Amino acid sequence: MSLKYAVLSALLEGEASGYDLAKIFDVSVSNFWAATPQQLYRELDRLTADGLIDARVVAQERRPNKRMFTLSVAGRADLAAFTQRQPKPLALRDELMVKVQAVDVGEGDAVRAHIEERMDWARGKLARYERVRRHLLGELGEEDFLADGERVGPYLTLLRGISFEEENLRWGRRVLEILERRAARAAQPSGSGSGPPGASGSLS
Amino acid sequence: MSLKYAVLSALLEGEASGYDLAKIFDVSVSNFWAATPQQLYRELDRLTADGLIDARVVAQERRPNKRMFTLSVAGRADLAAFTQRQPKPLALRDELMVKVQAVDVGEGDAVRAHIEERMDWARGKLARYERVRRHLLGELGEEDFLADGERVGPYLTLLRGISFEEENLRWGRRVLEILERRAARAAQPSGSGSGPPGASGSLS
DNA sequence: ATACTCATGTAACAGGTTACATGATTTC
DNA sequence: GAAATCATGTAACCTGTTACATGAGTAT
Repeated sequence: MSLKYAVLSALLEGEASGYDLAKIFDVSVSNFWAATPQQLYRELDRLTADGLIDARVVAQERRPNKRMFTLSVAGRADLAAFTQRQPKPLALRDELMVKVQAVDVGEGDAVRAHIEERMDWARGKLARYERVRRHLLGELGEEDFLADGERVGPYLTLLRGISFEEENLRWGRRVLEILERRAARAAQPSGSGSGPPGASGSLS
Repeated sequence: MSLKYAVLSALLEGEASGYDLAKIFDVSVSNFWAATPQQLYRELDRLTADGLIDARVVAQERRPNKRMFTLSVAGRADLAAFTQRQPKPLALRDELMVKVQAVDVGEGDAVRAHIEERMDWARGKLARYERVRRHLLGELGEEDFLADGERVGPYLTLLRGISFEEENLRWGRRVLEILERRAARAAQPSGSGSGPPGASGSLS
């Protein structure tokens, strides 16, 4: 129900094709609303049918035709009304966390590798976010932009995306440290204690 | 596809009814995998049919019968194998962020109220997480638990949940500050500057 | 040569959401 | 007396995912 509004709010940035939106969703909106290109094309058809966006076909010379979409007046009003309604609680689906939850009966080495990949991903996202941030700010310093800018919404959600990925990195560092210590212990269980059972990845 | 494993990993904690799982998902697993009771009942039927969990019916005196579920040997092996596979990238769906993205054309007052609600929610989650944390630690200090505990997985995911909600609060405080300053400016646009247009919620 | 980008689309299926239903028990 | 808890279930609908298809142009 509110992929709809994610699309409308993305179109606040200006006219875009389905393909453009797919990229926008990939680099910035995905930060709070994930969607595949297929979902977007389906949604754009619906929004056009409902008159919330206007479509025009642009013929291109050496490329397939494309449809460019803009927010209609009705779409803008619908979006404004949406901001008033009570938001649904956020839904998070993170398979990595399911694997971490089960790390004690699973393959410790594999889970650690997954965490490292997640951290690489986070670093990549942060680099792209930083570029988006500079682009949004333009020539202004953050304080001026936030005080006087016309559209701060995208910047505020970007801030959340940045802190989310930073937190991923911090968490990942801590967890790797913990799991590595346990794996090392399990490899050579010297002396005392009830060492971590199964922490190195044995299946039974 | 991996609500399945979220359920299996929740059952690592021990036998539970569908109703129990609904509560567990509500208080801790929802932190990385949201699911409604209906999804859980459907999934439990499937997992039972596939032999990944064992069900037994417990007759109760003054309450409806309940089915209690436990991980089967096959289920545990499947879960272990799952930890090795490449996780899908996380998907986040946060309606509040869509509203924040559109705050500049929407109702500023309403959006600020939504952010405050989110912050209250975060405070509630943190209080519950803190209770879960103490429960997991038992008598041990964090360092001892992490070094020697048998099952650290749930603790590690809990840490992520805690930092997520703390980050929600920090972000909320910052954003409210920014939006309030803009709303105040728009209310009495004294002197210079290109004050924030529409920041107080006018529809045009 | 090969792969990637641009640009869209269909179809089938799996998964998630909402509404409704039942019915006794316990707590406020 | 009303509301919440325990404990499940059906059905309909909406969303999300995956696989596949097309076809020219550009970059390596």
